[in-house]
Amino acid sequence: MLTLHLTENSPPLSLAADGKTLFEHIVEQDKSRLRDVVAARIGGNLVDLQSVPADGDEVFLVEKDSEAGLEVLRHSAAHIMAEAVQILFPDAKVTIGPAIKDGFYYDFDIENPFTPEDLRAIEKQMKTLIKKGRNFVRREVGRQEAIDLFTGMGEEYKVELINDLPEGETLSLYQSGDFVDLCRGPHLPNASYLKGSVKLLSIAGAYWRGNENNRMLQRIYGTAFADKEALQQHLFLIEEAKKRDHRKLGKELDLFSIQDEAGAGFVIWHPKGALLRTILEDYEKRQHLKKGYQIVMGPQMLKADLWKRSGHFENYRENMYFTRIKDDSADGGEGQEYGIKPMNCLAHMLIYNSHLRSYRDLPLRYFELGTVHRHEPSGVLHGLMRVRCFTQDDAHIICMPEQLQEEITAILEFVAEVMNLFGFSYSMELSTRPEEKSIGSDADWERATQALIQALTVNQLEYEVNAGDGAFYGPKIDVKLKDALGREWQCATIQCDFTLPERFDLSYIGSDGEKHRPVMLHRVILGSIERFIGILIEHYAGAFPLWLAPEQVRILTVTDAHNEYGAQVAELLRDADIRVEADLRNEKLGKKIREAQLEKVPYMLVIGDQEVSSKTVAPRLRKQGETLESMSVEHFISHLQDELKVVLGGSHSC
RNA sequence: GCCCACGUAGCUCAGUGGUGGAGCACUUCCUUGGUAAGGAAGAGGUCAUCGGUUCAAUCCCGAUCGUGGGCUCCA
Repeated sequence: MLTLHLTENSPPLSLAADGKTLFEHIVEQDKSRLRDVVAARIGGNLVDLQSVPADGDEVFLVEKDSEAGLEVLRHSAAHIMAEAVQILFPDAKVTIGPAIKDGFYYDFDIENPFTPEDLRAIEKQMKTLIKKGRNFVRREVGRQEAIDLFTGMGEEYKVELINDLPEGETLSLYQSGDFVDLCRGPHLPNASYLKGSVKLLSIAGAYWRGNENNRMLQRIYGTAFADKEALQQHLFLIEEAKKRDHRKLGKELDLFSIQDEAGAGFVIWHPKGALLRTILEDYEKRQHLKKGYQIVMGPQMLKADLWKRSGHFENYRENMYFTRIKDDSADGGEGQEYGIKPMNCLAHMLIYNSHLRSYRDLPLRYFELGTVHRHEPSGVLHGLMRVRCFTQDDAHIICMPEQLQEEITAILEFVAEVMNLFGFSYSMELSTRPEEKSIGSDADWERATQALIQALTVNQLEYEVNAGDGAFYGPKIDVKLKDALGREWQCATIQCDFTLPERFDLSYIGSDGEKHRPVMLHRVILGSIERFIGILIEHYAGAFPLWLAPEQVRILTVTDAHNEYGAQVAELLRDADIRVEADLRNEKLGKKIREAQLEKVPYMLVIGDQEVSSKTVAPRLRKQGETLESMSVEHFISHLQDELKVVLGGSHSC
């Protein structure tokens, strides 16, 4: 007997294990389920509907719009794509083609890279294959048989894969039409499940097995969804993301530029962008002071010897900028070598060491908006998200080991507060010791990791573990935030460090009168100000909330007869610390509104004859062209202050 | 760093082996207009940089710089 759960909630059915496939069982029980079911789960393993359940199996069905179901759908789509490519490009050698988050890809070794026209032709060919509705047929084979098969087909990458698989592993082949692939499965019963819901997206180069020493393959990305509507929704989100691209909006809103002649990866902040950044930084400074941090500042570069002592020279040199100026000093004119800081921790430790510290002084929390330079490979640079010079909202907390958990807890609360202000949801990840390139003893790593786990546990926070993804000096907690389009970004990070205090001989005198070694936490909340602003631009689609908007109010006069009063109003608002600009140009009101609207200014104040004579302003909101009743300037100012108070809670203005 | 594509006016983009275009923006003039673009004229370019092929290169070729999409979510 076997147990079949036909739906999630229906009572399980007991069926005879009579050699029928799952597909046949479902047909017998409820044919209509075949519309939505693409695979099954037996004892934690995903299997095809073609498989024959054994006596005692408990079978759960996998629906096509579930996570596992989509994976099956996409993996099958990858196979169909590979078949289409082999029909159109018989010389193409297949490699691997997995399902990924939001889609799938397949890598091919082919003489000439694919063109966008090729992509369309491949998609068309796929549609033909899907229409034909071929079945996916599974066959298990011995190792030698598989090697002979793929060698015969000239598919050397598959042969390499087989040779790398552990001895004794069952090898399975899937055939759809004339296309045979080495594949673990499972797959759809039939390609027709993909009708109308597959789309090829892009072509890219990718290394065989991700290793840059290997041959560059041609990758095709595509996506597939449970139905046409879900696909359309996904394509809409891609379009929406394009519209919000911070590089596009950054230019349109005149926030920043990155220019060839200045250097790749170096952001130049224009007045509005610099103001936006200042607002963010001011907010951070206030919050840190409130939470018992002390603001400090270190120099942009320090002697190279200090970087050797910290381990950065050893572990991070290839990303660091160095400088040496020849002079006539005692060292023979070679000049002192300096390293431009890629991290801010060194100066903070020098501050700590500038005094003898008592346990009564701890914890010490040093905060710095620290600008760092890191030479990232040219290929990874991307707008504000990945740059070579950026400013971190960086802090180093030096404390006693027994204070560690309390400090981490406070940081996690800080993160929650800030994420909440911007409307981001977020999740946690714990990263442990890297396999290569790390410093410190096993015991230190273990202690640090445990402290982080404890703080997460005490706060009842869920987290995922990224084994081996820690920094070279310690384990860390990363916070991934989710923006308005559901995309994830890594910003805040809390890194535990038992190593640098050792290297720099940090100490404090304990209550016992003896010297002890403190612990250090490195942490950021926003991460990089540059990247965070990039995320904010996309999150808000450039329409910043009032407290962040570089220009909060724009005054629009109807004719130049109203300019004098308009300028007076601007002065009054400016006196109330409101960021205001006046558009006094000789242009029609419609044009002034259009431009203010496109520049996403939160409030527009229209000023014409009525306002001049009654000493009022007529506010128009950025949102859907809404307007407010005409009101006095004083009334308008308190209206803005109320709105700011709701968000920021305090009585200050920004 | 590597693969592919791209680099033309401040911006968005056409275009050609033989004296480079449009729209917006800019300047001047006209216009004084109440909730998303008023009109006219003008100015604006070493066609990314350097080299090669050619009688002739913005266009073809190479290099460099830069930008964009990617570069183990593992049969």
